[in-house]
Amino acid sequence: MSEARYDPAAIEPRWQEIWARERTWEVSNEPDGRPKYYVLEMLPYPSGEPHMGHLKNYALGDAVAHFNRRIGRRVLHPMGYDAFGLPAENHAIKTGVHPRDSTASSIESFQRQFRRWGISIDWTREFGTHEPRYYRWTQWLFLKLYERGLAYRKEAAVKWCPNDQTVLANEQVTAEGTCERCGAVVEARQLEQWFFRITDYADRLLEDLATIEWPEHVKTMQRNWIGRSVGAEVVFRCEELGIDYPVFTTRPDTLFGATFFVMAPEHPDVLRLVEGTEREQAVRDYVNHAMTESNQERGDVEKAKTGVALGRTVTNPVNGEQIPMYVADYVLMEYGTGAIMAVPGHDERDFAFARAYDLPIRRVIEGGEELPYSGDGLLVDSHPDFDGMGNREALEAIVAWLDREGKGHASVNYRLRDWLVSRQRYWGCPIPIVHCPQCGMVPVPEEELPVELPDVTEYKPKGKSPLAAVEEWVNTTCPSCDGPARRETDTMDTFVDSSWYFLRYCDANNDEAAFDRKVLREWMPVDQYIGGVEHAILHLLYARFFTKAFADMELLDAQEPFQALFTQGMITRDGAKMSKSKGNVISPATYVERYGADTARCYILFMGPPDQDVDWSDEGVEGVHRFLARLWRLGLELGASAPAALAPESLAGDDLVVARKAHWVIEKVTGDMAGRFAFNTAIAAVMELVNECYRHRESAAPQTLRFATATAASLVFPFAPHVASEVYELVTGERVWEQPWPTPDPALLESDTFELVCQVNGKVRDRVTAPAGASREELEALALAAPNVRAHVDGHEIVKTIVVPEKLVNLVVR
RNA sequence: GCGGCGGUGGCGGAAUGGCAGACGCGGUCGCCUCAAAAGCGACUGUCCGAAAGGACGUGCGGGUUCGACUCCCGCCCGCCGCACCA
Repeated sequence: MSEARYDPAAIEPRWQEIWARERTWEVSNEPDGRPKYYVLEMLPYPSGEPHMGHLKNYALGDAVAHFNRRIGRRVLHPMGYDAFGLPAENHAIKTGVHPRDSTASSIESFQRQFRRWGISIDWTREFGTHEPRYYRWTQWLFLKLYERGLAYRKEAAVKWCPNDQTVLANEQVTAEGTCERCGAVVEARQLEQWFFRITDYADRLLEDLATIEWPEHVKTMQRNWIGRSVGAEVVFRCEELGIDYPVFTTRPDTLFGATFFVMAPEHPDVLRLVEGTEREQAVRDYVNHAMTESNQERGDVEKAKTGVALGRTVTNPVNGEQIPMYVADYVLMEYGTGAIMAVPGHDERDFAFARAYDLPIRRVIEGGEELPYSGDGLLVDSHPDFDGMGNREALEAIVAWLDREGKGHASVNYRLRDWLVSRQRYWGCPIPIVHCPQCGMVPVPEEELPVELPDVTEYKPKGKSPLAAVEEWVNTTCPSCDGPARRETDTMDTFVDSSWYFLRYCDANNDEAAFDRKVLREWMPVDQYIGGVEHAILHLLYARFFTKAFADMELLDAQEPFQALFTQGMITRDGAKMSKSKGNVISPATYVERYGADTARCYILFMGPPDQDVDWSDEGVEGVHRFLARLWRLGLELGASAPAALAPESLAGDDLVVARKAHWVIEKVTGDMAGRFAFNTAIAAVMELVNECYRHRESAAPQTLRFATATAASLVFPFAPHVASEVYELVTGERVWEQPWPTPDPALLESDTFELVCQVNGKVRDRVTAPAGASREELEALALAAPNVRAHVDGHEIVKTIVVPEKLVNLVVR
């Protein structure tokens, strides 16, 4: 073979220049008869340089984009930057560099890398969410939500990060009660904040999961997060004070087993109930203690139940019983009504509390050996009308009865809270609202958008947005009465920016509107969305909410933003997540420099199933590099001729072997790519084809080898576009991306003979060549004649024969 | 505790109920070379055997089946999500 060396540094820039010069990957919004396909990778947050996860993400998306173009679809594959956010701002606090400047330089490195990697992007649709031409429309959409009552301000107990000096959405607080961004322990504060009414959409967000092709675990995470519980609200009355306390329960069938009543320490009535009584001090002490405990401590399931009696009683509405009231920290203010009926016989937590405080425990449902029993069964010791009924049936009967008596009603509860979107930070999209002493909150008129983010000199937040210090910006006139007024100084959560960017891509240069409904009809929904599973709840839930809210406003037609979702696994190093603190970070740039973009991209896809975490190995990269070099050398050696076509009927011998292999690989790769993400096995199949070419490169005709090499290049193009273009050009003189995706010739997928597997009692004993289409009898006879089959059958009685045509014969002997 | 996903050679990983281990890495041997690198080729699950061949083998224990990595039941282990959610 030739002495020439595969040199990606020479090959790759050449093709990148052609694609840039000819704007090969741009796509028009005008339909042209081809079916549309919108493939999108989650947009990057531009901070520093791109890392391996980015390379994987965009290598995956690019493979999908290329494949779909080649099978005749009009593919939208855009790119942008999620540019507002805390890291750039924290960097500014430390260094004084304006976040706009650090963000711009990071965006430049991303742009450079994406071009260096040869990702096929339509650059005419590029934007950063921090650009006024984008956030103008983020503000406009905010006002649309405000108009519909879906954006509102209220005072509430909210999560506050003392380090970042801002409120956080529930979704941004980890299970340990720490800030998702900086890790500080989050505090509770009572503050007035902006919210989006995502809870209005809880049911639809839940139901429509059935209509989208997402990984089951992501759907499960969203279901868990929304946390829909069906039950009833039941009113317990405190007669002494004449106050009704509704509680939410999923088990109204156990109402007759309620023996006490518990309120959350944060419940506003707890102190009022004990004011002036001998219980007051004890209750105050308990409440104060509960408040000082962290969420983590309080949330510990193993912790012993504690609480204090309030010295009051409420009436159980189903039987008129007076049951004692308690305050206990196992009841949460943020779920249900902040008060519960306690049924120790049929609830583990209530049982534990009853044990600790010596409260009565009553069985009202049969089943289980001992209490607490939370399963199904017949009602007992409840009421003659319900005793003997199955509890599920009784549940409905009891709720109906409560409803008639005005003591309760069927009810649904959600874990999902409204989305807190305001942040007391600088580097975000300003909220386009003016506070007027006369008119109250007034939206900034549409024609005055965007409300531009002013420059500041001090980025450090002090519990208020740094914007509050910019007096000349804050002071404005009321759009309604022209009187003096002040601008809202909070900015929006960056997740607001990324909740609609996929809509803007469709119509990115529209100066008249956020997007045109007709254009969106052409592109939406995204056919294939690709990104990390870390966004399973936050981003993916918010984007679904936005899409549904805008669909309700008739701004668009899609009900779901992302028809199919693929969640990629992490790339680890020595089995651990890459991080600066572990010192195990490797940069894609290093490998792209050393081996070329094609090798780096191909290796990432070859490592294993892309939804799985995989460990980076330097030896593995070498292997893929060798494969591409072998392919390239084949192309160089064979050189160009007329486009390689083969007449199947004229093939024989090794030419037939090579041609068959090529067609088998076409079918294999096509199957692995269409709808599946089996890129690792697709690449492996192309490797087999290249190996086959080498094996027969002395014996097969050049034209056959040329065809096989062109096929290999064509099939590997979605993963290694540069070298594939080069090799395809070498052997055919044509541009591979302008060729349709190859289709296998059925005549070459079949063979005249096949290898018949001969089993005795299910164990393989021999293999013989059999003619294709042989009858069952012929196959049986062939198997019986196989020498090693004879050895295992002789002296035994054949009791059964299984023949699988074109595959195997299994002889069952005794 | 609930839900989801996974467990296959020395390693990463392949296998519509039908030849377990494709492909790659690593390893052994050979060719090329003055030599090396690169390249090319052969072999490479474990055990027994000179070979032919045989036995064993996909976390564990059962089951269904002519035949199970694959389907069913019961466990063990690992990862991820949720969790005092009434």
